[in-house]
Formats: sequence, C-alpha cells, structure tokens
Amino acid sequence: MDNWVSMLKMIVPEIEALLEKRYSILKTVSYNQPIGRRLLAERLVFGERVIRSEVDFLKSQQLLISDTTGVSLAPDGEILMLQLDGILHNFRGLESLETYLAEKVGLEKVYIVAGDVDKQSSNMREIGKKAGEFISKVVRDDWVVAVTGGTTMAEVACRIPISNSSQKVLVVPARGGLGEVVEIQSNAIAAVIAERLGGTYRLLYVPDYISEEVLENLLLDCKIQETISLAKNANLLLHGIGVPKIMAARRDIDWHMLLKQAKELPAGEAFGYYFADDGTVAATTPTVGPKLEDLTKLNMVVAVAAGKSKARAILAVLRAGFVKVLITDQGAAESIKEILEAEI
Amino acid sequence: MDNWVSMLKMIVPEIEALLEKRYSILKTVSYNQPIGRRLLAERLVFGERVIRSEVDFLKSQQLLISDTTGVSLAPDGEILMLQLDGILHNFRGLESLETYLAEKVGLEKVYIVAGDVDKQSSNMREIGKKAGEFISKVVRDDWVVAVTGGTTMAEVACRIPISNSSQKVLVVPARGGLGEVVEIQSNAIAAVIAERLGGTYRLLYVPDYISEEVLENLLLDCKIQETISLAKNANLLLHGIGVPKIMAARRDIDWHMLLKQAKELPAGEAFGYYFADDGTVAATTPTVGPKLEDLTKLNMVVAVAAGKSKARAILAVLRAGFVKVLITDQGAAESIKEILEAEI
DNA sequence: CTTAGAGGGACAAGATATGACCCGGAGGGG
DNA sequence: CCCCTCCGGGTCATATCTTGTCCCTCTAAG
Repeated sequence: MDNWVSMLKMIVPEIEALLEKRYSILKTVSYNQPIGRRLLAERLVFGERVIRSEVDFLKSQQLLISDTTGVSLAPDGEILMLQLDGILHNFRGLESLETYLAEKVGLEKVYIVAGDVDKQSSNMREIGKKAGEFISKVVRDDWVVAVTGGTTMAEVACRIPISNSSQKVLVVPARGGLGEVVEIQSNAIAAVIAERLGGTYRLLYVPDYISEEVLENLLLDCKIQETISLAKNANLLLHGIGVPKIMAARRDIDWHMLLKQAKELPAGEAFGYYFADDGTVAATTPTVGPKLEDLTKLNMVVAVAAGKSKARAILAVLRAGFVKVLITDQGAAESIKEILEAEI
Repeated sequence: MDNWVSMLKMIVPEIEALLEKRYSILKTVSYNQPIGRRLLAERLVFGERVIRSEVDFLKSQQLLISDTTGVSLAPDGEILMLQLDGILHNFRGLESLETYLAEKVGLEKVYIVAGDVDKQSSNMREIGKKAGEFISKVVRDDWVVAVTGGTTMAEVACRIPISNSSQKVLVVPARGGLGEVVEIQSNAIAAVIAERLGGTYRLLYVPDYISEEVLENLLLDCKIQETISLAKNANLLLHGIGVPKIMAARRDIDWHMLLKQAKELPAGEAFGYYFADDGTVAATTPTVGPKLEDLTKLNMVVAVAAGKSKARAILAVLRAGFVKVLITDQGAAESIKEILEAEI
C-alpha cells in the first residue's frame, strides 16, 4: 500500500500538490460551509482566481455545490472526505513516518497528524481529535483513566467524542493543580473527560509543586492517598510533554536553580520529571502523583504532544521508556526523525 | 484497493492521462531501448517536443537514462515497470471489469490486457504474454495439455516463458490441421508449447475438416485414438475462439451452406462447434478431437481470444458453459460488457 | 433600505506547453 | 575511408492554459 503511493509519486509527482490543494479546499469548505470564494482564498492564501478554478472543477466532479449563500460540500464530497484523510496520510508519508518512529524509539504505536501546531495553532484541534478518537476507541468499561494537565491535554479532553452510553469509567488526575488557568489543570481536564466518556471522576485538591515536608503530610490523608493509588494503577495514563524551561516558568520554579541541581541538561518534562536527551532523569520536582517506577508498570501510557518546538522534549521523554503510544504532529515527528538521523 | 483508485480519479482525474502518457513512454522504451526521441514520438503519435519534455522529466526521476545511442530504462525504471502494470491495470478499471465479467458469465477467472488487438495488432503480444505466463504458472508436472490452433494460440505458444527445468508435461493437439499456414496449426503449436515447457508432444496427422465417413475410419487407428483420448482427458485445455464467418472461410466451408443447416445464427466458434448468441449449439462441423460433452467434464478450460470484433463470438462460446478461464483484451471485454448491459 | 458577501463574466498579463528547425557528433553500412 | 542516419541538445516563436484584477448583479440579514 505504501509502495503504491511511492510509485505514484515517482511517476506523477505533480499529483501530490494537486491533491493537497484540492483537499485543503474541501476541508476548509467542510469546516466553514457555506463559504464564499474570496473568504476561502483569503484563508488558504491562494489567489482568488485559483480558488475559483478549483471550485469550478470540484463542482464539476460533484464534490461541491454552490448556491447564493456560498460553496458547500455535496453529498459525494462528504463521503469522499471521510476516506480522503487516509489517502493524504499516505501521500504525505505520515504512515511510513509512524512506523519509522515506532520502531526506532520502541513504541507500540505512533499517530501523526498533518501540519505543525507551532505554525498553525488551529492544528491543535486535529491533534485533540486524533487523541480523543483514540481514547474513546480504546477505553473499556470499569477502566481507570489517569490524566495530567496542560493546554494539549485540555484540547484532547474537549475533542473526545461524547459517549451516550454511560460507562463505569473512572477518571482521576495524575497531578495536582498547575497554579494558573483552571481549564488546563488536570483536575478540570479529568472532569471534562469523565463527562464526555459518560463516567465519573475524582479530584486531587493539592497544589502540584509543594515542599517535600508538606507533601509527606498530605500523603497521609486518606482520600488523597486513595486517588493517587488509583492513578498509579490506572488502565490508561494520558499525559502531555513539556519543554523544561517553559514548564518551570509555568510552575514558578527558578530555572537557574533547577539547572544547578540537575545532573544533566533537562530536555523534556513529564510528571514533574525532567529528562535529559538520552532519557535519563536529569532532575525531579517534588510532585503529587505516580512516581517514575509506577509508570513503567503501566501497560498503556499515551503521550500527546505536538509542534516542532517540542520535538526534543518528546524524544527525551520517549527514551525514558514508559510511553507506549505517542500522538503527535508532522512538525514534531519530522523534527524527531531529523534528530535521530543526525545522531547516527 | 479499487476504492483507492476511484477516489484518486475523482479528485485528481488528470493523473490518469499523465500516468498513461508516461507509462506508454516507459513501456515503449523498455521494448525498444535504446531508442531516440523522434522514433519514440513517431511510434507513440505524440509531438516530438512532448516526448522530449517527458523524457527529460523521467530522466530527472531516474527512471530513464540517455546516452549517445538513445534513451534506455534506468535500473529504477526497470524495477518500477514491474509494478506499474498493476497500477495501470487498476487505473484503467480492468480489475473491476475482470470481476464483472467473471461474475456475470460465471467464470472462475478473467484476465484482461489493456488495448485492443483490432486497433493495434501489436497488442496481441501482450495477450500472448499474459496467457503464456498463466500457463507456465498453472501447469504441473505430469499434466496433459491440449491446445487448438489459430493465430492467437500461435502467439500464446511463443510467449510462454522458457522453462529450463524439464517437466513431464505432455502437449497434444486438440484439433487436426487447419489447411493453410503451418505455424498456426494445432500440431505446430503443440510442438512449440511442449518445447517451451520442457515437455514432450504428440501430433495428430489428420485434416481437421473431413467427411464423416473418413473420420470414422480414421478414428479406428490406434495412435490417433490414443492422442484424441489424451486430449479428452487433458488437465488443461487451451483454445481460441473464432468468428464463424471467418472460421468457415479459413476451413473452406461454404458459409451459406452452413447457414442453411444451422438451427440458429452462429455467433461464435470453438472446436468446430458453432454457437448461437445464447450459447446453444447452432451447427457443427465434423471434426477430430474432443466433443462438447467431453469439454464439460474438464475442469480447466482456458479460452484466449481478443479484439472487439470477437466480442460477440467470445460471449457466445462462454455461454456454452465449459470455459473456466478467459484471457482477453480491453477492447473485447468492454464490448462484451456493453452487449450484456444492452440485454437487460 | 442598506450593505456585506455571494457567484459569475470578462480580459489582459504572465507562465507554460508545444511545434519547428537547426546543430555537432557517434556509429553503421557501403 | 566517407557518407548517411539517427542520436541528444539548443533555441525560439507561437499556441494554450493559468492567474490576477476589476466589475457586475443578486440575495439575505440587519
């Protein structure tokens, strides 16, 4: 199947640009229908005339229809869009990238979404969608799902397809609060996910970054202990990956102090652990939630992180070895591949 | 897989023409390498400049190389050509045509080669190649293969890949001689096939069209009887299909006389049997070889016939019900499909 | 009624593809 | 040996298609 694509690209490479162009039009239309030519052209940065030619063509193919309110997807177009994602996934070489990364870093499965959230922040929606679909597909009744916080996870949460069948899923936060915005704290995210999956949730009323003494005291609390224990034995652990410098700032940790106490230069962060490029622990911050040794025991740890700027951080965390499934974007994935190839 | 193609054709139909163009160039080069631009242009009926642009492109793709003697296939090009046939087979819709005909007429398998021998007689080579490959793939040791005559069968015979492992295959003619040219008589063809398969052959020294009295006398002959008996129980029977009027002429039979004695209008001929459009026997000519009732007992009867002009004849013979595998070309196959659809 | 945004028409400028013709050189046949 | 043919490559005018721009009328919402 992959062979197919590479052969077509070899003998008729021009189709890729064409496919990409027409697909982007169809997709933009599907998101904004009905929409006019000019607006479409503006959004896609094509000339108005180009859009017009293409729209005319797509109309002739019965994929689009247009009336006085603008252009919309025709029934055939909607059917096509469902399948087209797969084709483009192949044409963009994402399928081979997925298997490449999975083999190279030792993951069970990698999902790559086209684009780069650094360049086009709206792409985060696609990441969330992919992750959301994955979760709702994989979650079983009676499962315990643990989640961390972060903007990425927040996006994932609200993209999980709403399940009408009420499951007995229990969602627990794997972290305390991150201080600032409520919507991206693991507590809030756990609640949203639970709601969408039709399950229940527990909260963890603990600040994420605390001194060790206070931490020990808190851990004596029964309820907190129970919640943490749930997270430690979760059937599915969903977490984001952070760039150390940015994460430290968010948690109000002095970066220079962290650097000093670090054994190696931190490249990626997850669960309060700072990992060096080779995946070893460079530094830790005292944190509520599962410890590193707990993570390695879990058999479904899913990392979600995207954007070229996170490539290094992702690779560092992956190399720690506890992640089983990675959901990322093209920008990050290609950058990771570059890093890997540069190392040889 | 088929879905794939239809979707690509829907959203980027221009690739088909491109594919077809470049494929035809690659193919022509592969047959005639090294070959010059002008000769190539002449043969493919494209403008010389067009060929030049395309050849330049294909060179940039490392599929072709050129030196002072002309253009040749590059190593990558040779590899590609092996797979490209399959892709074009799909793009041309031949795969779906094959399954359509197989289901509609009740065959085990249909092979369709692109083109139409009526328009481009050189296409007969492709038919022969396909049939030849099929035979060499399917034939097993100790098999008895029976063959008829005709130009098509002659082409098939000389396209069978030469086998160096000497098999114990026995090839027998399923018919007597057809009078005229020696090369297309079943005797000659049986010899060629046997040689190519690395097997042995028997000959049938009997004129194909004889009076019934003489026929009966001949059948008393031991050797002849044995050969015929072998053909009747062949593991593989390979035969052509004729258009009645032409066949009658070739056999020096008076067409008007045949018409008079026929119960219905003969549409197709095979083994001396003239079949009407619905597959019933319209007329017979006394002939050496297996009878109709023998044919139905065989479990691998392969018909090879191509060209739009033979469409009706092919369908008539297929409907007689003894054919299991058909090898034909696009011209005939599409025409047969038209006939079938017109009947509804 | 006004107005913003819709589709569609028209046309010139620009990019691209194509046709036509020429050139020097390599190789095969006389 | 030479000639003659066929090779790739160069060049350029022309045909063809693509693209940018501007204008028109219509419709639905405010």
